[in-house]
Amino acid sequence: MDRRQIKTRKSVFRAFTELLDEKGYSATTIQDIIDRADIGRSTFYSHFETKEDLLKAMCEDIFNHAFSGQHKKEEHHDFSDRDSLEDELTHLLYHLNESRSAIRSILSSETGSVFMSYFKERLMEMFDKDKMVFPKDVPEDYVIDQYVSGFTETVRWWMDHDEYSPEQVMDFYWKMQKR
Amino acid sequence: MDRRQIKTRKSVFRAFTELLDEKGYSATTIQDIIDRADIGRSTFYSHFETKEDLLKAMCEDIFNHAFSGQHKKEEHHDFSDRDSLEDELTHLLYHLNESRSAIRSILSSETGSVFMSYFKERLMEMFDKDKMVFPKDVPEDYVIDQYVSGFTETVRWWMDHDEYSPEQVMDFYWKMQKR
DNA sequence: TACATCATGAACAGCCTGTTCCGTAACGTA
DNA sequence: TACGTTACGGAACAGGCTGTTCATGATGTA
Repeated sequence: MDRRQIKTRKSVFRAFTELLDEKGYSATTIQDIIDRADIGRSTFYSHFETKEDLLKAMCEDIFNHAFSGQHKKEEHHDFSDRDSLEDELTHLLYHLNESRSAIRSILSSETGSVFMSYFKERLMEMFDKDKMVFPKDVPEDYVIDQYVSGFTETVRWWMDHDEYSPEQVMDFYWKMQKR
Repeated sequence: MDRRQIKTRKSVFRAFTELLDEKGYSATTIQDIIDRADIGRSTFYSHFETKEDLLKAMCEDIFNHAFSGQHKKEEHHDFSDRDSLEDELTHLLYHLNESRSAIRSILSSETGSVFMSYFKERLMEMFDKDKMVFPKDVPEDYVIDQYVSGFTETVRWWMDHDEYSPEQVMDFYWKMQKR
């Protein structure tokens, strides 16, 4: 990829993150972003179609990083499945921790649901029916949804509690699920 | 309250709900709402300051209805606390069921997090530490957050699954929490 | 170096916003 | 019913943001 494109993209992401912190999503205009990133008007539109498109791009950037090196669930269908899920989630927390400031900015504004829905989508692939405890007479998709949203809300909570390590947070989540 | 104001307010809410379904939040302009509700421009601005203000007003409308007749938690500190919480939540589900279409519209667009945060705020008051099971060595506010967001996500899931009654959904939630 | 790609900035039409003003209509009350 | 009050309607306005186009200059790559 062209260095110029990378440079532009980075400065836009940085400007957008800052503005999300300062003014929130809806109050931030594309004009603001252009001014803050110090780029030409047409440059912005050659990279992103809309403000929401920019938001999605940032989310994908974060997730592509966080979920990098993720095992496909088909690759390890053995008795250690449950442990491997815990390991994978802990690994995921480490990556998310590196994008903490960007994630916090997104979650604090009205755009939290956008981030969350992408997050849930990606997580769904990791949560396998075989690995989880299923209460009787409860719809499967509901149970999965509870496990997944339980984890996403854990991350949301964590973003406001810097004092805990990935291992600690994973421990909290696991204890809460196994109670 | 003046009948004219009620009439205006209702037609705005109806128009806004429809437009949320059709175009989503960000794509819906105040101009759209004015046209759809068939009211004067100045009339809209005499009722609401911004589009977000309108959204908040609709959320409060829903919650004021759903949480009406709610017992204060101070009023029943006896051994039946846990049962009464279950009853109150079931009662809440009945009320929410009556606003199902409006809630669905709000949740389906980018505004879901606004609704959810108000919802969680209200729910917090109902979840008392004394009533819940707390795993050892896990922060209390995290546990409360998990219980509350578990319930809000249950409602979100329910909005896409019309086939279940409030009692059934409450049963699902309870089984999931007590597993 | 030569070519392809990208960034720039001005300029434009179009739309939305938020406010003001005033005439008209509906309301609640005596 | 008559009256004062309140809300509505609709036009008009300035200002800002959007999304696109185009010619020019700068940068990266082979």
